[in-house]
Amino acid sequence: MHQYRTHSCAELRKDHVGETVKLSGWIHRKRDHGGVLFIDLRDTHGLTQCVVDEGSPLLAEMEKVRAESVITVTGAVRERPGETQNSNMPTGEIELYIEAMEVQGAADVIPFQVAEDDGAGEEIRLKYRYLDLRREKMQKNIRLRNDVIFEFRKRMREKEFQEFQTPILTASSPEGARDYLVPSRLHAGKFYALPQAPQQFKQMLMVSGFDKYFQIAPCFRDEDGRADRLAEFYQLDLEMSFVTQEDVFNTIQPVIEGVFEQFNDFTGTAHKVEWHDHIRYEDAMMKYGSDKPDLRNPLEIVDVTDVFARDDVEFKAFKGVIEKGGVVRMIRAPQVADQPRSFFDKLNSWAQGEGAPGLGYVKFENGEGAGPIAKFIPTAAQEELKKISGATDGDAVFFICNKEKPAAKFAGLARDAICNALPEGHEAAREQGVYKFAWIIDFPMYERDEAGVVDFSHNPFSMPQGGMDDLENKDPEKVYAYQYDAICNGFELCSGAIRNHKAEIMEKAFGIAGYDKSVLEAKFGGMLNAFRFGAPPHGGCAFGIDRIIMLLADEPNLREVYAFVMNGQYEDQMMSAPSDITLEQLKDLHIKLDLPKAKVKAEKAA
RNA sequence: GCGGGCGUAGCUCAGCUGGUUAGAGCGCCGCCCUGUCACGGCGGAGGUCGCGAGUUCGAGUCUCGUCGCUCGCGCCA
Repeated sequence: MHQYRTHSCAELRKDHVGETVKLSGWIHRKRDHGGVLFIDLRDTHGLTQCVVDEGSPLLAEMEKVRAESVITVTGAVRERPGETQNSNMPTGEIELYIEAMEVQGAADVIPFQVAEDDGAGEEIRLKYRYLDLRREKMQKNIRLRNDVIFEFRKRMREKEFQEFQTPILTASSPEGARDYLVPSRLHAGKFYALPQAPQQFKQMLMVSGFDKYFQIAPCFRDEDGRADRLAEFYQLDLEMSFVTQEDVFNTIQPVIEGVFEQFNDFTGTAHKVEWHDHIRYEDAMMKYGSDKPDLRNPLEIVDVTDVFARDDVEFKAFKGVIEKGGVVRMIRAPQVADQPRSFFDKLNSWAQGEGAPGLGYVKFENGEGAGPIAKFIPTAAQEELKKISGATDGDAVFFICNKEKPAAKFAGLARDAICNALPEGHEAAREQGVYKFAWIIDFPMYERDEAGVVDFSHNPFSMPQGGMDDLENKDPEKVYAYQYDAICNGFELCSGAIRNHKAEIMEKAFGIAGYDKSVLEAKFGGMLNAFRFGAPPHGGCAFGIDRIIMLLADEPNLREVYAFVMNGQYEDQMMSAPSDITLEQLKDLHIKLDLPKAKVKAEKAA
């Protein structure tokens, strides 16, 4: 007989009755009846009830072994007596009568419960992550992660993509997020950077002629975290040669759709998978106030600046902003006029909490407008508002007034706040049980800041639509890029582009953003050179794998879908990272610390 | 860097307008219990109320500061 086990803890059935078997696992629960003791033994596959019967010499010993200890038990499989069979357990027909037991790893008293969800906080769960990971929910989430990544690999290979590994120690890049830096011992004063994405490498693989690249790529960005953003994360990264934007969509969309369909009911609730038509970036900002709109929210934003600019409208608060170049945006909420006053008051205080003066509204009731600001808007103007938004009796419209960018953004927040405030079952409540995808396309290549300075608005390596001609002849703000995101339920799941593979267009593109040719050569010389030796047109994208799993598992943050993960401050309390290092290590690296004063004080005090 | 929320037993939390010995459930320890499967019963241990000042006769409770966690803003393809 095997030293540790003959079966898993989920395996034994009636057929095994009479066999002598061996199981190993963790003590999930103990039920001690004095004369008889039940132990639920757990491994990653399931649970089996084991029994120490009356008079067994093992009884006293078993009573002492704590929950979560690892033990090996040997004994006969018996059918449970009639009434005691448990139909809720796959192994509930049988039990193992323990004849021999060995403790493989005794457990101290555990800091929180593994066998049940006792609501233990994140801090302690992360500190004892190995215990947390034993819990059923985490075992399931990690298995889902494993399955999703396996499926991606399988489906990408079926599409003839080759999987690559690219360097982790690479060069710092001047664009985008802060880099994690690694000092070089061999080159005093120089640093490697961890990749924010394998961007340049995958493009150079296209120049190398590999045609279709993919990687489950680790990425690192030293920016403050969010629930859906961590210092290190994984992307399904891909790149293809000789493709248009639509080719990229048509290649990857079935992969993503297939995986979402395959795991749509992971939570126990079935979800449909739907793709919305492509949305132009500017339309997304106008209609939804976001470049990653949640399309389950049916509310839409319209521009009503012209109505409030009319001479017969006397709402001075808005007029003043319009005169300074501002805009008025409006959201129609259908059939909410009968909501209690508190519905509108709560939205108003929400807006104030976000730093806005408030959230003005007009209710259309009994053929006329009502509400605090309705009296400033004459009937003719109200009719115009109705016409623009399609509002009818019983609807309400909410207003946002500010300069264009903040107005669009705040309208987007208000759109979600209004939807969230609607009672369950309301016709405009957020749709449930569906993954609503869309490609956001036609991102602007450049943007101007308040001072009029032009800079890249997104990815500087994207091909400008219209190529050199647009760069030379159009206002930079009117140049669009072959740049796209895929969004789902309010998350940006993917970002990508058809790349700029022509050195001369790249020089021009960077020049417009104020980057001198010498800077370009210094920072991207490697890739620029590559483009001078025969570069194919190419493009691709990268999907955030962790966000995908978070959506499938319906988890509120990314930490629930990683085995090992840092906290919100990017510290790992289990491994004590980041940590102090020795003076010798610093010397090796030619580094002297120059810590901020407050920090020194705090550390001395500790 | 900024703002909101939280911080009381190992874990999760209650603790009112400030008032005498700070509670509950789970866990832990001891005793009892032959069929449970969230077993049950009896008893017990366990607290720097995050930390530091202040107000007060008196602070878990009020004020200020500070630290930690978390959500968001900034930042971030």
